[in-house]
Amino acid sequence: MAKNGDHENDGHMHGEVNKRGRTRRPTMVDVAREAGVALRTVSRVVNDDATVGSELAKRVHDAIAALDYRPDERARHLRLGVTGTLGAAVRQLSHVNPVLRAVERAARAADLMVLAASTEDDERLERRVVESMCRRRFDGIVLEPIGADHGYLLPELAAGLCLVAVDRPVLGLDVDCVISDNVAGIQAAYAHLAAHGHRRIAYVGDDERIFTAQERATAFRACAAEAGAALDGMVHTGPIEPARIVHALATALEGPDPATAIITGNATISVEVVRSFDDRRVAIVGFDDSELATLLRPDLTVVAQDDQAIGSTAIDLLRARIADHNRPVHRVTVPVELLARGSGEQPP
Amino acid sequence: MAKNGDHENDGHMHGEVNKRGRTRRPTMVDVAREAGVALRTVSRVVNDDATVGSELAKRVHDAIAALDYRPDERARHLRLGVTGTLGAAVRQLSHVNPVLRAVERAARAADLMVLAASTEDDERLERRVVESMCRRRFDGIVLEPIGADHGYLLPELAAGLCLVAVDRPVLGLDVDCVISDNVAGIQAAYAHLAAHGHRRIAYVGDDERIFTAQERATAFRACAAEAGAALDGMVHTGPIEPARIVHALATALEGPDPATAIITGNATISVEVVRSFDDRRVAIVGFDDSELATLLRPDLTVVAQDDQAIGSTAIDLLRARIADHNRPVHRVTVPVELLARGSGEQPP
DNA sequence: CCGGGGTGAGATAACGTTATCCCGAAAGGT
DNA sequence: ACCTTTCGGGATAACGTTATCTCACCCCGG
Repeated sequence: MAKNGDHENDGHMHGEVNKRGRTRRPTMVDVAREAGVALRTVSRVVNDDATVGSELAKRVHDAIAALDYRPDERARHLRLGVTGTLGAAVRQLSHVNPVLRAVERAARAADLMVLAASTEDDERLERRVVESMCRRRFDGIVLEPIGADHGYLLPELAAGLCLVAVDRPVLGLDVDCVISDNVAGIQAAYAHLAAHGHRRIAYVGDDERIFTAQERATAFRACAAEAGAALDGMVHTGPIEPARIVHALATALEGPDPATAIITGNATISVEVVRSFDDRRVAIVGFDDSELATLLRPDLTVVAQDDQAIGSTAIDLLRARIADHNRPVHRVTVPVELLARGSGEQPP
Repeated sequence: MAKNGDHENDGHMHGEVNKRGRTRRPTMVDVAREAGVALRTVSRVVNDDATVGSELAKRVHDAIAALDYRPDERARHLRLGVTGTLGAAVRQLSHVNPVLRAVERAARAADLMVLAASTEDDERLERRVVESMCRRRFDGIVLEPIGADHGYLLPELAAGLCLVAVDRPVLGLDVDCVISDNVAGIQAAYAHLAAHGHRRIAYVGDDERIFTAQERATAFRACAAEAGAALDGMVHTGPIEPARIVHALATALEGPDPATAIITGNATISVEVVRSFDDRRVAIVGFDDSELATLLRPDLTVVAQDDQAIGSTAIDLLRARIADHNRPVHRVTVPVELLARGSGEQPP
């Protein structure tokens, strides 16, 4: 019976004891021996192949239950070549990220498991995470790309990596991506404020080295130019720091011709703006919806992204590419929606 | 040269073409052939074993670069027995979850990869996720347990699963866990409000079927009893729905002897309370710190959990258990801290 | 001059699956 | 009665790694 040398702890526990003291999990061989059938038959039963007789199947099922057998996906995946797993490399797992939620949901519907990790807005960490997922041979990766240098992706893509970028494109690389219509969003915000009588509109945004921040700031400048509005002291972009926001607001709201309305570049900036500035004589339209939007008085008017659409489109693109590696690259732009809640409808 | 039958697309791309049209990734065998060495030598170089000559090592490195070889972790893990991977099954990936962030950070420091998935507060989904991680043979799992029936974990634990529960224990099972000191938190909140002159203190909490909600509500009742305060209309627990919160507040704040202070059971409830109730004559202490806390006027006084400690302790426990499966079970309680910011210091 | 350590590198066997091939037996037709 | 067909099920070879064993070789002391 005891095939291996060490016969300590043979008191009929399920798992035998390994050399390292860890209990060895039962394998298909053990199940086959227990059921008195061939290894292959156990495999057939596990993958419920119809060609196995009902009587043998029962014997195998009983053996599986008796031994608490659980298949080892590592071996399955190695043999099969595919893992049924998608990776999600996002900036911060533990922040509110409705797109990630939609990605999980859509993947689940397609019977794919999503395993996620944070890149913490760190290019080196992003690379570590993505390469790790590649070595694990995930079927595909959903990536919120950081920074400008994604050269490390080239060999992976050449080797067959299926990748879809969300929220921003992978600069310099021709890969599938799903992004919001930032330009239309800014245009909608600008037009909305203009329609409510505002002529002096300021913009407070994120660091323009970030793709979306750059796109939104550029769109804002174009809107102002088209409206024939001067930009002096009206555009403030840079890293998100309370002091900078305070200074930007002071610059925009003081002086001979102060702003009467503000557009913010993302949800975090909306928070900082609202936090650092109490009197509500100024109209505000925020980019990105958030839980906070309905906490304020008046509630915050926002340009909301269609997170659900972004997430499910990302999974669709990824599945299509997994099915056909050579299909043409798609870059999808998802419409945004302006939700008027009060803060954007205040008069000048 | 062309070993396999189909010689289409042999235009000297790195990966040969598989029967399914997908490019096959190069393996150690390919590297060995390219470098003109034995398979084992490539393995030695990849795991930078010192016993390989510098000249051969260079040859192998060149071959790896030429072929863009990337080791397949599935095979490594299968062979090695361990995966160097921890799973995190949390209620909602894409919510703010400082504990998860601390878990990732601590794991990274220990050279472990954390892959996370959401359980969406759904017991069946939790089971699917955890069992999937088990079949993938993750070295350990960090779990935010949901519900009361975790029987499905028993065979996994018997088979050697390393598990640590965070935020709440796994009811009925003797596994490692890290939880905040909910009782001390409620006591601190109660004492703080009492010290500021409050005698009528109300509690609005989550559904008591949730462990933490039950623990906090019970602690509150005990505090009130000790203070000799009546509980009529002062304790409101149940699912988080705006209508319920509104009703609870109305009940607590109206009548002949209204509450002058409120303790909330978690951050979401704090939000709902603040949202649904405008006049600030009532003192508030919230359980859980959050971004919103410093958005309000006055800022929200909170009982803050030590997320960093919870996360790193969880990883410590997990690593210790992985190192020694048979070590005794530890249940760690992490202290909480009351942060006075204004809302809890208002007089009755 | 030869035997004994060290040392670098190759053949080969796992790890736990699934897929290919093949065979034995039962069933059906002439 | 015998041949053919079908069908359930078993042996065996992958999948891409790492570990064990073996061996050839070189250097050095006896």
